[in-house]
Amino acid sequence: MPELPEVETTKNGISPHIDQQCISDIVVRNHNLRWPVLSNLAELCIEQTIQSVQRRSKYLLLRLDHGCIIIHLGMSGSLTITNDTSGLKKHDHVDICFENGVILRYNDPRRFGAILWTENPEAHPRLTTLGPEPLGRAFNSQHLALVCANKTAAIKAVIMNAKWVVGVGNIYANEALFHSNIHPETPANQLNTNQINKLCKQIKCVLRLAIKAGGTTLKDFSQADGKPGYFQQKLWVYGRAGEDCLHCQHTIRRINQQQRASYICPNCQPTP
DNA sequence: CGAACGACCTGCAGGC
DNA sequence: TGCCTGCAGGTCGTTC
Repeated sequence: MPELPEVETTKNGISPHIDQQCISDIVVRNHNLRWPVLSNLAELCIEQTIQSVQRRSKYLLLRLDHGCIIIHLGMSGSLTITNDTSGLKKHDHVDICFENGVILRYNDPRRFGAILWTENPEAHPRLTTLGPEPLGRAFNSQHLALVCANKTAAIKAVIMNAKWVVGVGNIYANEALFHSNIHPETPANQLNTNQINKLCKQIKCVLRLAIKAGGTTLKDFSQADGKPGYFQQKLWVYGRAGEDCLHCQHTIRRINQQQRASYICPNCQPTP
């Protein structure tokens, strides 16, 4: 599920419930996530207060008095706020319990996600290699131009590589490239300045709109099945193979790239 | 260093 | 109904 907008939505949904709250217990029912959940995680965190809830890339950072819990939702993870200790569902792997009765519950069918603990997130290997936030000032057309220069790889692979810019997943890579009239297989170093500028702008635009759309589901967040959805979000190409381009009425095509689906309008995004 | 690809895991839709 | 195949929003580690 989660691309950057959903992680941001999740952060905004859980933060009011757990910020400044003291952890009373952590229950791990399945340690076997992408990396094993520390067996002493509870010991490390009990009696500590959440000082802040932050997002970096698609990672959520729960900063404690000492140390930090790092959560990644992988492909299928989700966090919900509950106070129901009995109504467990399949794949409810971890509960972070607070003194006020609130439970932050981690569910992840595919277990591609992770719950890590670190003394110092600024030095954590998962975080130190990350590129700039797409919505921040450090991600601009100058940066993107520099990144693309000398790269023969497909532009879609480049913008999905967290080393160069974080948080752009398959959906929004496709959408941003469509709105920029760039074919996803175009070698990065073949893009001209106008295309770079446009792509940079569209990445920001598409992500901002999606966060806005995710935000509309926030009020339901604390309910049991309060999964943020994309129903407010208009997708122009992703998942629309065989349908008409909303811009020019040509038929959207699906191609495979890096063993993942790319969707293009052959008219709006000419082959390189 | 960059680029390509397999790996991790479950659930679901579609075909037979 | 069941079995099989292919596909899914991420990203790490290995290899060339």
